[in-house]
Amino acid sequence: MTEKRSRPTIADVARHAGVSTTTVSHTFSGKGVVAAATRERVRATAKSLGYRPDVVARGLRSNRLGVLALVLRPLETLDSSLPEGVDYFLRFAGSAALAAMDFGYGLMLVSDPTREESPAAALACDGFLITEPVTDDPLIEMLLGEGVPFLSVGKDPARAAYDNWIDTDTELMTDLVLRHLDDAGATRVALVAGTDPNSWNLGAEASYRAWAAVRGQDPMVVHRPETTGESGGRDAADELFDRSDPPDAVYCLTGRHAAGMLTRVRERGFDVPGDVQIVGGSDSEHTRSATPPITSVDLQPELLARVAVTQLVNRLDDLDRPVPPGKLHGRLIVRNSTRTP
Amino acid sequence: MTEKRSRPTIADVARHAGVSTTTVSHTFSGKGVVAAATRERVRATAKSLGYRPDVVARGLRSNRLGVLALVLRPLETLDSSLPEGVDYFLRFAGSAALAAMDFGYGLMLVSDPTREESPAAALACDGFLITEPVTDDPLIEMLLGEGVPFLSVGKDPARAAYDNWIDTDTELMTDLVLRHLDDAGATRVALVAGTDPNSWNLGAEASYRAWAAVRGQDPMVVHRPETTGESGGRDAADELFDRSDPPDAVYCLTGRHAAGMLTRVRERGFDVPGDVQIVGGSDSEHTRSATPPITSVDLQPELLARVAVTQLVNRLDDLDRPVPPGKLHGRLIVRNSTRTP
DNA sequence: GTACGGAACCAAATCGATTTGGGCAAGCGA
DNA sequence: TCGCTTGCCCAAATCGATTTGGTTCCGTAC
Repeated sequence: MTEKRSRPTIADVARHAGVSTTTVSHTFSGKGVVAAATRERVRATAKSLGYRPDVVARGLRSNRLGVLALVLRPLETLDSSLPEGVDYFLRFAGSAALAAMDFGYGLMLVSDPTREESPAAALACDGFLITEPVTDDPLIEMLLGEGVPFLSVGKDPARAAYDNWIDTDTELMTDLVLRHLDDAGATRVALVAGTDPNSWNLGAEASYRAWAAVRGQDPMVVHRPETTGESGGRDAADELFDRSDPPDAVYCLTGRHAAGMLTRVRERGFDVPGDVQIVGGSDSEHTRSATPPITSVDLQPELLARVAVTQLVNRLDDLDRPVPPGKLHGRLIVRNSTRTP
Repeated sequence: MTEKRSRPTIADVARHAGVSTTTVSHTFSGKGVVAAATRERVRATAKSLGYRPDVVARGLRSNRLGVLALVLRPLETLDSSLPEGVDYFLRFAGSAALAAMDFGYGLMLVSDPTREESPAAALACDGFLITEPVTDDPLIEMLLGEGVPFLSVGKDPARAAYDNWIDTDTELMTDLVLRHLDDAGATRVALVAGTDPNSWNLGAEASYRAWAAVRGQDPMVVHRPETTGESGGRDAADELFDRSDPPDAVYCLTGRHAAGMLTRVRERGFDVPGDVQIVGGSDSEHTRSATPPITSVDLQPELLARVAVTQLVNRLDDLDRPVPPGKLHGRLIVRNSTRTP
């Protein structure tokens, strides 16, 4: 046999330290009873050999890999265009990766593993995080079926029988936005929603319609796919302002729609916020750096991600680590696209 | 023992199909010789039992997990603030995840695994992708030492002895930008760079200095940490325009610095592009939606990610799949912050 | 003197696949 | 008929850890 270039195994350490593999294992896991002197000797030889436990072998035995899967639903439509809410998802993914690391887990970005062409490794994860599941989400179906732990941020709108989801309280946020516009003097508010059938779009629209009904305003709802971005927003603007009874305020659920809306509305000669007020439902670069900057909802993806990861790993490890404090619903950031009451 | 809720194994399939585990394995891997009829029978029983091969067990034997690690260097400073070039990294990560999936791999987001507190799973990856390694990057040191396949996008500036990196040709891009400004009539060009010691910052600065030397202009270079974002750009503007000999053009390597620079320069009463021209080194939402929109370099993260993933998995699988065509250096997108010559 | 118990350690089974090294029977040429 | 190949299949070893079910060696109690 030629020089084997492989890493030392637990058996090598055991041999060099003159103990059994069991003792080496116990030394590192802290499970059995190992004399302090032996423990030290094992530690020392392990270090001198450059031994690192093989995660895969450990995973086989213990059935845990130390990896969380993150399914960013909207990422699956990403091709060479950007997914909606760029900010939101990177901030979520980045923060989730760091939070997972804090608990000794890795974070794997996966596309829907129910699809055939999905990599096999996607299924080897200990738990799943799903942002904005869609109606009758097949992944949730599968995870429930196989008993794999998961947590969804936002609820599968069609499913009643699960409770491991984080409520971002879309309804409350919608009310907050509508009340803000109301206070600022808007009388005819329109809604521009996306087309993904998730709780974000559906919940907001339901709240809006309820609010309009109470108020006696006939609802004005326009849908544009999330992927259309700014051009979708401009487009929606044309649809709304070609009407005989155009709105005097528009709530766009995505930041990019809001930005496109703003541009087009001003092109059509309206003053913002004088003639028309605009609010974005998901704060992003688009809303922050528009002229004027757009009032919008900061969904606090970092906080959401930390909470989600903490809850999930608590379930996995059967521990009760404290969840970061804070309200999980978004916060309204008032900017110049709406009038201060 | 109570009802075991575990998934069927290869042994279960073998038993039900009346064959050995070897045959089942061969059926799925296509390695041995299995009669068509037997293959079909095995396939059928496997499907009826809901069998799915266990990736971890497979990984133990074959020493391959089907997972790529992605180290986004700047992500490690992410706290509740955004990393520089939000667009760039999400577009890169998203595109890399999809490309990896196309080849049957998963993509794991990890922080530097050389750090002690890093999750063990971070090391279980088959190969590493590192964006913008820093000078004497410890991770590259470790990967070279352990013989783990990797690919870096941008080169570790201090390391001579490795060649598995993708050249984004920072020097060529810098020249292109400087030539563009030259053509547009700029006579005194300043550079605003970040502080991460990566090839992006170092290469651009070196090119800039060489160009200034040739041209006989004394170089004006200002550094601001990437994390300072727009306020760093405003800050840099003050430093540059408080000089007795202010520039008439500024090249900011990050989009956020460029956006802050633009705002501050205009606040100080200069016309852009009339008095001062501005170019951003990394196209992002900031540069696109500024007023006026900022001329900048599109680094084509989607293409870069696809190329990087393809090359890496080609090495891992010892195959020669075609790499997506296209120049890997960025493309200059001319907008209104510079004058058309 | 025997029994009991705990401390320290170990050999072997185990996790679920892949891979090695055959076995057996049919087919074929000499 | 013998030898050899080829097609099809299997038992057992293997990957590197964890875990089970011990054993051995004291020390103490009765």
